[in-house]
Amino acid sequence: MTLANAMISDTSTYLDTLNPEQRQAVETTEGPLLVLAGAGTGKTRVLTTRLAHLLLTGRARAGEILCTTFTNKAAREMKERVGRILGHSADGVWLGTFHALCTRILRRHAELMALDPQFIIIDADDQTRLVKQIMAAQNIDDKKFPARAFLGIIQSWKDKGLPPEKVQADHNNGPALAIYTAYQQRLRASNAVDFGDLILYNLQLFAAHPDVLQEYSARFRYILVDEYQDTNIAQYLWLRMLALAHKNICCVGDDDQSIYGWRGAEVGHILKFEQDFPGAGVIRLERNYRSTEHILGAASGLIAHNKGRLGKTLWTGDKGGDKVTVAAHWDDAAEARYVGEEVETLQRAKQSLKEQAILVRASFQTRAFEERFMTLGVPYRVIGGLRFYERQEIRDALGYLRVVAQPDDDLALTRIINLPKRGIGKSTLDALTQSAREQQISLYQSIRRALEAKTLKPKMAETLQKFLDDFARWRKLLEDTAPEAVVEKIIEESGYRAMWQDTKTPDAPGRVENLKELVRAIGEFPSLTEFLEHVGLVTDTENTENDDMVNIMTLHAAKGLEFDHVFLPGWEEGLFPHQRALDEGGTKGLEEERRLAYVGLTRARKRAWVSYASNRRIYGQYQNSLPSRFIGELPPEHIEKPVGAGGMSSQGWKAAVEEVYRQANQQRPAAPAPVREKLTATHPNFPVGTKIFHQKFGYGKVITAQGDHLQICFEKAGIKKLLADFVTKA
DNA sequence: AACTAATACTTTTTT
DNA sequence: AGTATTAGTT
Repeated sequence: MTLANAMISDTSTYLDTLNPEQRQAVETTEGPLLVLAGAGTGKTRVLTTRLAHLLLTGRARAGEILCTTFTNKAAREMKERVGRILGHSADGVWLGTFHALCTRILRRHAELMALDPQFIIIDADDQTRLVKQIMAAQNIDDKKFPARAFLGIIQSWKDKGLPPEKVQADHNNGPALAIYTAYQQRLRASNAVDFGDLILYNLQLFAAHPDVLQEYSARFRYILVDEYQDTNIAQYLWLRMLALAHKNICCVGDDDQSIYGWRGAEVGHILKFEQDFPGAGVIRLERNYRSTEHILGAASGLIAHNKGRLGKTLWTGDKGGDKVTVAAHWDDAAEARYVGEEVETLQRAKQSLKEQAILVRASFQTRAFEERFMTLGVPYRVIGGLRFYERQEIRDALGYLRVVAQPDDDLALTRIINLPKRGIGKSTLDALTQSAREQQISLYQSIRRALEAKTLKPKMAETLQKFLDDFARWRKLLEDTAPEAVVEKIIEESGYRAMWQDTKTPDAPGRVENLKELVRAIGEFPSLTEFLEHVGLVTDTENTENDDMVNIMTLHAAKGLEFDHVFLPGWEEGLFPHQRALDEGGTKGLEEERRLAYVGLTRARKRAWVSYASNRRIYGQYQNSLPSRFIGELPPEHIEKPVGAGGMSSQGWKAAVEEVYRQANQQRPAAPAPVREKLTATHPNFPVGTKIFHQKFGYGKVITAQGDHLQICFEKAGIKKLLADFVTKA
């Protein structure tokens, strides 16, 4: 079929299936456009159709369209759907995650940013290790300031598009700025970048080289942005720069689904789109094609409690259906049993398992459900759990590959230099590191020089020489051998595989198996560098989507997905809304939690179950909890309470809890004694109000107690959570 | 240097 | 409760 034929035959059909608003969003191709797309209103459909439309009407060639998404999965899906409309694959379109697209640009112009184009992208684990190394070098006590805290600060600066030299030095930063500066230097020295750098360096590249910006800005005649509400400042600046020339930027998003504020996302961007892009059009998609009337009603009623929304009125033609179930349970195990029973009921009614999802607030909650499903023999998958490339053995093996590809990668080198044990211990490594610092060279080079200078003990010199020889040999081998075979050789000759084969722990065979899988995965790439690139950016390896299994995941991971049946457990104060979100984000934090609840409810097509437990095990200890305020915010006309759990309003929670106790005692005559004790929420030695003393924080008063976990208000240090073991009576 | 034993600390969410 | 890191010992 010729291209012309495809155009004519498809143009009429692909637009006809859209509703008027959707069609307008597709056909308004020129100028800035904001599409406010409520949950389930066909957002992805508009984006993909628009992209195809631009190509089919000849407004742009594939290489002239830029389309950003947040996840690799979304990018993959869009590519596939565009291809379906076109009738052939949408090759050539710059479609991908912000990070993938920024990587592509940065590699092209790496030299301008004083980077080698083969730079590697480090992950969270390497980031933390690097910060720790820097803190050690600067003699900063990592007990007082955890490395993660500094990393968080650095990340938030990067999210705002601030390189170290643009950060204002002030006393509140403490040593953070110095650490940031050193961190960036060390990354550069290793020819490495972190996730934040990908975007940050793009911004710096564009600022320092207007000709480069101009090249891209001129090239991308049309820009499409998915999930606009989740862009952080750096990403937003990047988009604005690229849209400078043509101003054909179409952003699709939903302010009610902004759930990444903690990661630097700014809902504000979507709220002030019309100011940022003068003359912008705004189109609202309000017809929901996903959920029933009750589900939509419950979700809308809930989100109406948020202030500062753009406001949309979602409606559906799908009247009736089941109300949202709200159930109370004695503890997390009972909640899991209940969900298990409901799943089995659905299973008996021939409902497929993959159309059911359990969406939790925090990842530790998945465990109770996994255990339950395992006993019931119900197939399930946990999405977003430990990922292949994050496993220890895989990261170790990758460490070897990275040093082969780039000897100056200090982070990788320190990871594997004594793995398996070669007798290169801490003192040797410290000495080598120090001389590397002094001479401003990489660790690899410092080993080389130490060997040349013959300053080492003969035994150590021999070990290190062999170590370098091995890498030189592998590097040479890579020139004329398939990467797969080289990697196999490395794992073998380094003794790394043997290390796990000789390990007697039950998980060891699995790790050996994973190494095999890694070798196989590398076989799918033409070169080692391309493989390492893939590893840096691709984090999901779930290829089991088609198997009929119940899905268990966090609410964040569920965004963009939909299921017939959705379970929303753990709606308890402190867990959801999460205490930390309240502590750190105040009202803003609460509203983001509420949006998260909204996202959860709107994932459901046919039915949604909300539940809470009166007792939940956290850190191995039972804690009693109150129903979430969000339960009280669900409009009564859209919910039903099957087990007579009583009122859910803040007024009625006491009755609810008592009712749960009564029921639980009927089912289980003797409630476990330790639970009863915990319910008193006080500590035998430190009742609430007790004055105490702590080594580091000084004097304070006990505010609350949960088992051994005390919350104490200190005179100087503020409110801290501590174990009772560390305090004494004042 | 390497192993064992004790102790701290976790658990919000992720490209 | 369980893991990860650290201190102490050989």
